[in-house]
Parts: sequence; structure tokens; C-alpha cells
Amino acid sequence: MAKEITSREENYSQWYNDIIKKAGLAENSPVRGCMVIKPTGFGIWENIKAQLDKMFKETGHVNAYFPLFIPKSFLSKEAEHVEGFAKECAVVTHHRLMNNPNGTGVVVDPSAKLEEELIVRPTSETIIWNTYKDWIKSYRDLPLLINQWANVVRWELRTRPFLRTAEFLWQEGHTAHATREEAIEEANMIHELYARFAEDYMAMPVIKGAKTANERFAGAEDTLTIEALMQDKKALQAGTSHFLGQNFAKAFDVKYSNKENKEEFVWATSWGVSTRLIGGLIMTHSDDEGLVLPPKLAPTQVVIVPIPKPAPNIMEVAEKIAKALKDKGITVKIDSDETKRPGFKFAEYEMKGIPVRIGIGNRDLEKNVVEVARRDTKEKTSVNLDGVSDYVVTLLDEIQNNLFQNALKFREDNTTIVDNFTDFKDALDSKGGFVVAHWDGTSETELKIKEETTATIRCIPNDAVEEDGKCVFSGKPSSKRVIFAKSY
RNA sequence: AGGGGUGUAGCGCAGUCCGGUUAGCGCACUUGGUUUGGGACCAAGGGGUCGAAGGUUCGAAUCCUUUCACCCCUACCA
Repeated sequence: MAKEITSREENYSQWYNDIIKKAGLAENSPVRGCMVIKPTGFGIWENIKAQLDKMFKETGHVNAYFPLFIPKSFLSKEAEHVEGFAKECAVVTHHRLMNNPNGTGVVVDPSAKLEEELIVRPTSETIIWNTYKDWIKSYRDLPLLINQWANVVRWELRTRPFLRTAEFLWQEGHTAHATREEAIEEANMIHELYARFAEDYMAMPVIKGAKTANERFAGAEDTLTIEALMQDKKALQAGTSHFLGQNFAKAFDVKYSNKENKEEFVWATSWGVSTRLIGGLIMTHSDDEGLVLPPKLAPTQVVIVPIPKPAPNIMEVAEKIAKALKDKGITVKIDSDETKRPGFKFAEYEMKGIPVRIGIGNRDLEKNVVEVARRDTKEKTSVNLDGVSDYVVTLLDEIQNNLFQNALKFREDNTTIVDNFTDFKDALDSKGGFVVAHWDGTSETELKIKEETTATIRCIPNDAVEEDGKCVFSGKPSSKRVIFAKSY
């Protein structure tokens, strides 16, 4: 049978696109850079969302919703912020269409021009801070801990499904605090939360660290990031948490009265993860046979494939197993479609990344067993009927853990520590991955390295050890190593 | 943004150089039958403004002009 998925070795980008298509995650839409997220892809997002939402609520946040459209003037209130986003904003200029007077179709009605143009939110800081201005009067109103689940639009030139799309889904948290320390603590706490989510649920190991000034969010004082390494040895920024200082409070005049009745500007954070995580998920675990999903985020965790040979009780057994699994909180699908042969289904479900497949046929039932196959290693085991559900529960855990360990090993194997620029370039060219080196802390050096190698500083890791060293590029003194990589 | 490539049925493609009946093939789809432990087989069907617009011509998927979209590589990008 013909290979349906291009191998990673042959063409990594094509492999990525093939996975998305063949696993039914998403497809392109008539609008450039926008995609239709199909039920399977959206199912993954729903699981990501459900878990993160729970974690946000557990840490005291509440959800709200702010408008899609933002008055153009809002964006210009924070200088760096406008600089960061102005080039990629969709702008609404009119509010009405009319029949084309010279022919068929519709045209924009020139008489329906808006007084003030609206931009489609590329992120919501401005409209949210404009609102917070009215909500925050006293220290008693703080902290304000709000999250929203929304879509945003950034008019990107070059797009890739999930990784960089013109419209994407995300959550954005926006918090206001009385003190600098409290806001920094909030940004750190969310940073840790993101890392925990990435590792425990996505089975995607991440490096926690701070962005350099060059890579920081437009308008932030400090940007914290989780960085993951993809199978093509490129880094993916998977989630960011920003300490915004008082920049937005000052731009939107958000003040509160403290206990001494003195007016002060509030301190802010914002933080987000997006549907980009799905791209990260694909590129962390999947193989040349198709998608591989960590059990904790798989929309369907187990598929049961009955082999329809004369054995009257096969469906009965399948139903029984399905019920036992559902009782344990596992999502199960029974595929009883008799127009497709079992072999086809096996290949199909592997391509779709369903973590565990259970095959039930005559041969098994004679021995009172079923065949349990795991997607990650493709191993098959005969399991006694009585213990199937317990076995599967344990197996799902094991798969989740195995995926994480494999990804971690991959990252370790592709992390190189270097002490001079020759080795630095060599490591990037011959091996790729994370390159750990001393840096003198200047933007100038960072940009020069970027020019010469295209690699950027992904982050200054939280756990970097203090040590005396020399910048790999300039030779100037450095106190700790940072992570360089080519990135998405 | 530069370079390269591709647009013909839902998907993958042939046909285009050298214009000529009714535009083909594989997969998928529909119906019937035989099958079913790693991508089944037989038979009969349905499905196309040949990416779009304009032009040349008796005649255009094919030639010319314009345009749009997508893919790959390089660059850019939070």
C-alpha cells in the first residue's frame, strides 16, 4: 500500500502538512492564512482548554470576554506596543455593502465609512486596560485576575497551520496588582503553570526562562517563556507570561487609591497560549506513520476494532469493555463499520494517533483475551478479558510517560554546550537543536549572532548556574549561559 | 520579500510542447454481491464552468496577456 505520509527525513514541512491533513486536524480555508479546525483538531484544543481553564480557576482567575474590535486610537497609546503590532493588523473601515451598480456582486458602500476605523484585535491589552480604568478605583479592587478565551488576528505574510496562522484561538490573561512584587509573582506563577501543563499534559518538555530585550513582548518589562524543541531541531516558543510593569496603567491612566488614600498606578501582567500548542504537540511526538497523541489530550483515547468473523458475542464483549473503560473516565470509540476491513482500520487509527487500540476477534475470544496495541511503540499484547480496563488505564499512563521521556531524551541528545564561536556555528550547522553558550548580555551581540547564524536566544534559563565565563561571540565576561537555537 | 514549482472530479495525477469528436486514469463516493486477524475483490453507476478574466482562432485544458491561489527553499516575524 502506498505511503500516505511523506517521511520526516524526505521533507519535514511536507510531513507536518501531511499529518494535519491525514489525521483530519485542519484544512486550509478560502481565506489566506486562515484554517478550518476540524473536529479532531478542535477536540485536542477543547482538552487543552478544559485543563488550562481548570488550572486558571484553581489559581483564582475568572473568565470574561472583551470585544473583537478595538478603536484604532487605542492601539497607539502605548508606544512600544503599537510598534510591535501595527504592521500586522486587520482594519475595518466600512460597515455596509451594496449591490454593484455596474454589474454583478456586491461592493463596499462608500457612504458607510466608519468615523473611526476599528482594528481586529491582535491581542487585547488596549481594550482591556481601557476597561480596567473604570473598574479599578481602590486597593480593594485588586488584584484583578481575568482571563479570556478568544480568537485574535495577526496579518502574517508567511503562515503555517497551527504554528502561525492569520487568525488563531488562544487565551489571554490580564491581571492588575497593587505592587510590583505581586505582579512579578503572578507572571512567575503562570509561567510555572504553563510549564507544568506542557510537561504533564502535552508530554512536551520545556525550558523555562526569560526573553532577552530583543525577543520581549511589545510593551513588556519582562517576558517569561517556555521553549520546546521540535523534531527538526528547531525551537518553539510555546507560551509566554509578561510582566508589564506600569506601562499600560500609565498609557490608560489606571490608578487606585492605596490604604493611605494616595493614588498609584497599578502593576500588570498578561499571558497566553494559543492553538500553536497543537503544532508543538504534533512536532514533538508524531512519527512517519502519522499523528501520535499523548493520552491526556487525545479526544479519543481508545478505539475498539471488532473483527467481524462468525462469533456472535464479539459486539457484546466490545460493549462491555467500552463500558468498563468509560466508567474509569476513558474516552472510547467502537468502530463497528463492517464496510471497512480491520487492516484498514488499524492503519487509519495509527495515522490518527489514537493512543490505544483494542482488537477483538474469534481467536482472542477462544482464549478469553483481547489484543491491545499501543500507538507510541506499536507493541501488541494479549490481555485477559477480566483485566482489560485496568490494563488500559495503566497503559495510558505508561504511554503518557513514555512520550515525555522520549521527548526529553531527544532534547538532551540535541543540546550542546559550547565555549567558542567555531564550536557554536559547528553545533548549529551539523547538529541543530539547543546550543548553550555564554553571552555578554548585549542586544548588539545577540543581533550579530543572529545575522551570522540565524539563531536567536530562546531564553535565559531560570536554572542557569552562575559561573564565570566569556561571551562566545565577543569574549566579554558573562555570568551564565543562555539557550540559542533556530526557531519557528 | 526573493527564487523554484503547481493549479484538470473530494484526493492524487495524465493530457498542454505540436489547438481538432463526447476531457481521461487511480483512489474515494453510490448500488448489489462475495469478503473481513495489517490498507479486500467483482460488477454496475454518479460526479468536471480544465484556478479566474480577457484575447487569438472556424475551433482553446492546450497558444498569448493579465490576475488569483497554494506548495517548497531562502529571508523576515514576539
